[in-house]
Amino acid sequence: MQLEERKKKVLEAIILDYIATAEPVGSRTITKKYDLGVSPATIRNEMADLEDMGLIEQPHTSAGRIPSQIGYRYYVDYLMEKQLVTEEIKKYIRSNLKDQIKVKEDLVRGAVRLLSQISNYTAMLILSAFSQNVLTHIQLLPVAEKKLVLILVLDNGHVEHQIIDLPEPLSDDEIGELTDMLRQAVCGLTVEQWRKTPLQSIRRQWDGQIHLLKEILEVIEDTLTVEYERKLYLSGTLNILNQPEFRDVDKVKQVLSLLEEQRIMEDLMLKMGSSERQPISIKIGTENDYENLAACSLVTATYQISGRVIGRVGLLGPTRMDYSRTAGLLDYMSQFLSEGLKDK
Amino acid sequence: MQLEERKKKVLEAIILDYIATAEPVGSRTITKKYDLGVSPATIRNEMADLEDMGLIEQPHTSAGRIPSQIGYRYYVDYLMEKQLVTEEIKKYIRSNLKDQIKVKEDLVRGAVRLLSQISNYTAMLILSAFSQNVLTHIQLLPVAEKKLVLILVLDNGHVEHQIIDLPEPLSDDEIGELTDMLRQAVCGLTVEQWRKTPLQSIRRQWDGQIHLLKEILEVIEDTLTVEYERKLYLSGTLNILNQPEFRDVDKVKQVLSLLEEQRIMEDLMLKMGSSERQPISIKIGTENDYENLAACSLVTATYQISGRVIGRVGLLGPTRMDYSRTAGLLDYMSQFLSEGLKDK
DNA sequence: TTTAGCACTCGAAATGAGAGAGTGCTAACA
DNA sequence: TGTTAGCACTCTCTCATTTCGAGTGCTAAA
Repeated sequence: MQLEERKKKVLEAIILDYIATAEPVGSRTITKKYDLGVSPATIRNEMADLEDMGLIEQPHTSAGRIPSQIGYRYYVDYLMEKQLVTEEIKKYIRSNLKDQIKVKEDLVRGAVRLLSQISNYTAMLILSAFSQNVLTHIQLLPVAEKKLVLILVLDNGHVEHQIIDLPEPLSDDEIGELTDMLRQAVCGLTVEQWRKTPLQSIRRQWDGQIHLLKEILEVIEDTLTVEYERKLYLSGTLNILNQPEFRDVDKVKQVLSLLEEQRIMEDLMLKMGSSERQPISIKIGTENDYENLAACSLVTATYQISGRVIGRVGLLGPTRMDYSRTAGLLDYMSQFLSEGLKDK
Repeated sequence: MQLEERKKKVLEAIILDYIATAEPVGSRTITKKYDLGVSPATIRNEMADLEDMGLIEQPHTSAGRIPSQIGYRYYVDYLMEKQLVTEEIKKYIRSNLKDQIKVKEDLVRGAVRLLSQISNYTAMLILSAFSQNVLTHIQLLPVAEKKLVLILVLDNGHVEHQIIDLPEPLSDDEIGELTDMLRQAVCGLTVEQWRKTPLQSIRRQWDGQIHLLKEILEVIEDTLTVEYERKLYLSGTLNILNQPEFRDVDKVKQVLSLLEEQRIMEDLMLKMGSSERQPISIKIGTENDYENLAACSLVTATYQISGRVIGRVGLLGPTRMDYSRTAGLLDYMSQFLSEGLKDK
């Protein structure tokens, strides 16, 4: 969509003002606050045109204009520039995360918390599924007479444990043997691979020779398949309550009930496709496939280790959110995370 | 406080009706719905008395009465009987939890979820601190060149792991030696004990002899002291949005922002003292020390294994909550949990 | 002690009058 | 031809007023 220069200016003025005030913007406001060098009447003409094009709309006849979803989209695609993070905020982030940089999980948690705090939106972060990660270590550890702990370690440093309750005790030899078999069967495989070809081979080969084999393998298989999904972190879910467009409990409920559902949030984040060159991705209103989010927008950025995308951070706010500032903030945070996780 | 029989009946009628409708109750309503055999005028006289005693109050002159906090307290202490759970609900609970009974964590999670679902209030569960539990197993496991996993197992079956990043590799021998030392130092101690006398002895005895000892011990000490706090589970935090007294976003925010704070919720649950004979405990409105909960009540029940309290489940609702039904439900669930966790 | 009757109170909902913000259109102007 | 001033018009928001009804407290009689 090609727009004359002045129309762009008017559209931008409307969007910026609406983002700042949450009130419909009238022609007089624009002439007063944004110096376009023309009278309100002229602005009105431009606004009528913009409305015809679907970029802005009127809540009712005698109100000012508000941006439409298409208007935001145009703004985001053609007008907006990422607002760089101030030195002050960079410092704030660094000083708040410097203690947590040691542990991957803490760093991630802290980053999400900070994002929600700085932006006053809802922050989220998803770690990519581990399906391409390789299992480097597997071990069974007896910890009580009838209790084992299964420990799994991935090449990205992620560790998982699972308790196995035995119906009867196993000898140390049996446990050792079992561990060896498991190592041979799955170490070096990616998560995806071991899911496809589970432990049938072990089962066939050793059935009857090892006590309780069947029961134990079942638990292990469950662990291998169920665990290692993506991990999602959320923070600031209640920030939405501060937005004037969510003064209504029913609207709040719509959004918060979605946020509670891990599954949906994962889906949401995964659908935010983006190329490597352009890590920032923005979905406005109904572009997010979920009806309940029609009044919300989601801005996300990927972060990576040596070129490979390993996660995505995002901020969810009202469609009226400050896209420019948000994009800048996420941009910085994604760099920070890429950097901080490099040698983890 | 001694009350004549009829006053009790009137108070109970007001409370039951208000719990059901959330509307102030008038004298006519009582004569119509609750058969006390007297006219509205008589009820009005009784109500005036009850109001003088502080058990009920009037939102404004021409409205009916609503129970005061003192009124609820009187009801809970002297009038209410626990409403036993229906066979139907018992069946529902059993069938929903039977698959999860294998794993302690799943059982607990499932129980909380079910409670919130059945009651439409916010459910919570806290596991007692592990301070009296004994450490039965501790082990260091090399999983990569410069990475160890520390595994801790308590006598209640709880397992915890923590990743240790080493600045330089350690040999298997060194790791084995270290594990042995740790075992000698802390196995058999309760969590409380090992916190008080940390690893000074090891440090003094072995410093210099083992590579990197100081760094590793630091991480281990951190883990030992920081982890093993109480665990809190929450479910149905948004149920409050369904309550008519929380149609207002600001009120919702007050409560939800508290629920977000793990610390406060733990404190809340821990302050619900109760004797063994009477596991159910009820705090109404401002009895819960937190201003933000002035419009809420909390009902909890302890559950135990062989007489020892190991956790507490609770439901948080508006002060207008159905105490009788809630108490019954929690009673059943606490029994169910005590039973289900017996041999874990 | 209980009840019928009645005046009274108060909040909630309905109604209506302005005020104000903002528009669209028209005609004049550069 | 694009811009602007002027003006009538529209619509919401606010505030005051009215009405309605639920529910009370009091009084006097049963």
